[in-house]
Amino acid sequence: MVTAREVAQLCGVSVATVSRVFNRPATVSAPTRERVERVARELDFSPNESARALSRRQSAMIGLVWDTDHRRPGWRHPFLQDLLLGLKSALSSHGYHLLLLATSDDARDRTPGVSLADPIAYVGMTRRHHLAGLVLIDSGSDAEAFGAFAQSGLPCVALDVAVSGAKATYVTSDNAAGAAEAVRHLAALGHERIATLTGPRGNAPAAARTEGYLRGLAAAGLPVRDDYVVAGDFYRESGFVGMRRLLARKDPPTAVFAASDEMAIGALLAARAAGLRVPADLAVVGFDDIEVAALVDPSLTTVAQDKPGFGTAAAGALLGMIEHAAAPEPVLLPTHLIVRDSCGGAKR
Amino acid sequence: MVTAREVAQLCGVSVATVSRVFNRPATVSAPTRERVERVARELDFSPNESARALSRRQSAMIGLVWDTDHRRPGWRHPFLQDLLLGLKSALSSHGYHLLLLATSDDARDRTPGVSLADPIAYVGMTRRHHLAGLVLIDSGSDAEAFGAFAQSGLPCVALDVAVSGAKATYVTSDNAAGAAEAVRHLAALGHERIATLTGPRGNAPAAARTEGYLRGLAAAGLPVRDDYVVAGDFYRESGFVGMRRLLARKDPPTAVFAASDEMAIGALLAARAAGLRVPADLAVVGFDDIEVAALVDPSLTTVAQDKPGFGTAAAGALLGMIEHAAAPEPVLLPTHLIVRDSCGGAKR
DNA sequence: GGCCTCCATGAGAGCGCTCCCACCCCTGAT
DNA sequence: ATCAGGGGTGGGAGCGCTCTCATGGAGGCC
Repeated sequence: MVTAREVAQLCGVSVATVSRVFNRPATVSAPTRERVERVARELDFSPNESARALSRRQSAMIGLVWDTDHRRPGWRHPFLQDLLLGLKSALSSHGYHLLLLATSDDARDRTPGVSLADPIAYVGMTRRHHLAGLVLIDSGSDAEAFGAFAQSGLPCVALDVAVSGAKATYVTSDNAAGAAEAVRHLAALGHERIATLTGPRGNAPAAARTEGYLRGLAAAGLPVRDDYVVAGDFYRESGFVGMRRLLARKDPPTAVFAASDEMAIGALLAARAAGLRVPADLAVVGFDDIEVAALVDPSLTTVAQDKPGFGTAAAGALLGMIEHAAAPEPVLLPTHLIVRDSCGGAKR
Repeated sequence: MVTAREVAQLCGVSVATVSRVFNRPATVSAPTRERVERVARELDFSPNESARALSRRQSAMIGLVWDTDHRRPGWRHPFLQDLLLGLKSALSSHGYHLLLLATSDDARDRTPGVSLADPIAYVGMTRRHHLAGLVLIDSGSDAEAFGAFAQSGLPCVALDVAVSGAKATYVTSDNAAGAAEAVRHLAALGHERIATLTGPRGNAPAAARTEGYLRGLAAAGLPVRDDYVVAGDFYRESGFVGMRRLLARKDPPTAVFAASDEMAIGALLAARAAGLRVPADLAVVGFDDIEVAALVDPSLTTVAQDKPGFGTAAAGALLGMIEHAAAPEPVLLPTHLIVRDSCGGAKR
C-alpha cells in the first residue's frame, strides 16, 4: 500500500500538502496540485479510509439497518433490491459506501431470548465505525428503536416510519393519495360498495392507506361503512381470510382495495375459492406493485411505489444533513396507479 | 465516546492491558481481567473500529461486490434478499459487518462510457478499507474482474462463478444434478421428446444445467437431439422466443426444461399463445424457485436452490480463509425438485 | 522603502488502538 | 543464596491521515 508520505517525498512536498490536494484542492497552488495529482495517479494512491476515518472522526460509510420482523419470521421487504440499487448509486456518486449492520435479530441468534432492537447499540455502532449516518428500514418491529436513535442527533433517514430529531427525517410514499386514487378509480368504474383490507395497526403507511381509502370514498360521494374496513397485516393469508369474511356478508362489496399486493392476491384466491370471477364479480386493487402483481391471473391493478426513488431520496436527504445542518422535511414520494385486469374496465 | 485510556485510568491499569482484555483475554490475570470487563461494561466501552482497523491493518468488515449486469440493465438477482439474510447472520455471529461496495456501474454513472469492472479497483478498496475479505456476486459481466481479484491473494468467495487463488473459492448450486433430476422426472412421466432452453454462453451455472440435461437424457436412455437445445439468456423473453421456435418444428417436444424460472414462464406464455395447454400438451420445468414460480398459472415445477445456504456457505468459507489459511474446495449446494402443476402427473 | 496582509507550505500533535519489547517479581532449581 | 525462567504488566512506537498553528515570501499601499 502506497501512503501519502511516499507521494510527498516523490513530489518534494510535505504530507500536509498531499492531504490538502485530496481534501481542499483550492488551497494548493496549481503547479503543486497538478504535480501531486500526477504522482498520486502514477502510484495509484488514494488515502487510506481507516486512517482518514480515525483522524476526521467521520468515515465515508453510511450504516444500513435492515432487520427482519421479529414477529413474522417470513418477512421480506417488497422491493429491497430496487431500494438498495437506488441507495447504492446515489451514495456512491458522493463517495460513500453502505455498511450493512448486524442487527438485533442476528444478535438474538447468538443469545436467544434477549432484547429487542436496542437503540443504544445503533448509536454505539455508529460511533465506533465513525459512520456518517444511518438509513433505517422499517421492519415492523423496531420503530421505537428508530425513534430513539433519531433523538441522539446523529444523522439518519428512516424509510416508511416517521422519526424526528435534529438530524433525522424520513421517506415514505404518499400512501394516502395513492389509496385515494385507487378508490376513485373503482368508483369511476361504477362501484358503490367498495371495501378495504388494511395493514397492521401501528404501521404508518397502513394508516395512511386507510385514510386515503376514506378520502377516496368521500371524493366519490360514497358512504363509509365500518363493516367494509377489515383489518389485515399485509400478508397474503390475512387478505384471504379478510376477503372471505367480506364475501360472507349479506351485501358483499363489489370491489376491494387491499393495502398490499400480497393481501390483494389473498383476496383473489378467496374470490376464486368462493366461485367468483375477478373482475366480473369482484374488482380488486392492490398496493406496492410487487413483481408478481403483473403475473397473477388476472393481473393485478395496483398502486405502484417509486422503488428506486426511496433509495435516492434517502441518500439525498442524508447527504444533505451530513454536509449541511438542518433536517429537511419528510419526503413524500408520488405513487401511480397501474391499471391491469383485476379491476375490470381497463381499456386494453 | 469513551476510550480505552479512560477505562485504563479508572481501573488503574495501562491501555495495553485493556487492549489485551479485548484481544487475548487469556494473557491477563483473572482479577485484572474481571475488573476491566466490569468497568468497560459500566462505561459501555468497546474498542473504536477505525482505530482498531488502522492498527491491525484489518477491519471487521467484509466487502460485498454486487453489480448489475452492464449488458442487461433490468438484471435482478433471483434471490438477493435471502442471500443477504444468510450472509448477514452468519457474518455477524462472528462479529463482522458487510460493506456494500460502490461498483463499476455506479462509477459509470459519473464518468459515462468508461471502463468495465476494474479488478484493480476492488483490490484498492479492499486495501483502503482494510477489508477482511470480499464476497463477489456474479452479475454476468464481471467474471473476469473477479478472477483477477482472486489472483491477488486477498480472501474472497465468489457466488456462481468459478475463481481460484491462494485465498479464493466459490459457492454454487449443484446445477448439473438439479437439471438431471428435472429431466429424469420428465422422462419418468413418459416424455420422450424433451427439449431445453439454456442460459447464456459463458455462464457457468448455465453450462452445468445443460450438462445435467444431457446427463438426465442419458440416464433415461433417451437420444440427444441438437435441435432440442435452444440457446436463451435466462430472461423471460428468450424463453418465449425459444419455445415458440421449438413449437414450430414438425415434431415439437412434449416437455421442456428451462434453465431458469423466468425462461420457463416465457415458455408457458409461448405455449398459451400457441393454443397449447400446460401440462396436458406441454410439460414445463424451470430452475431457481423464484417467488413467482408458485403463483403463475399453472404453478411451476422447478429445481429449487438453497437460497440462504449461499450466504451461510460463503460466510463460512470466507471466515475460514481469513482465520486460517488454505482455500477450501468449492462448495456445491444441493438442489431439490419442487413438483407443482406445470409438469403434469403430480400426485396432488 | 516600510509595513501590513494574504497566500502557500511545513512541522508536528493528535485520532484510539495494537503489539513489540522491556521490566519486575515470584518460583523453583542448583 | 543465586540465578534462570516465565507470567503479568507498562511504556511507547507506530498505523496513515487531518488539521491547527507557525513561517516565510510575495505583493499592495501610502
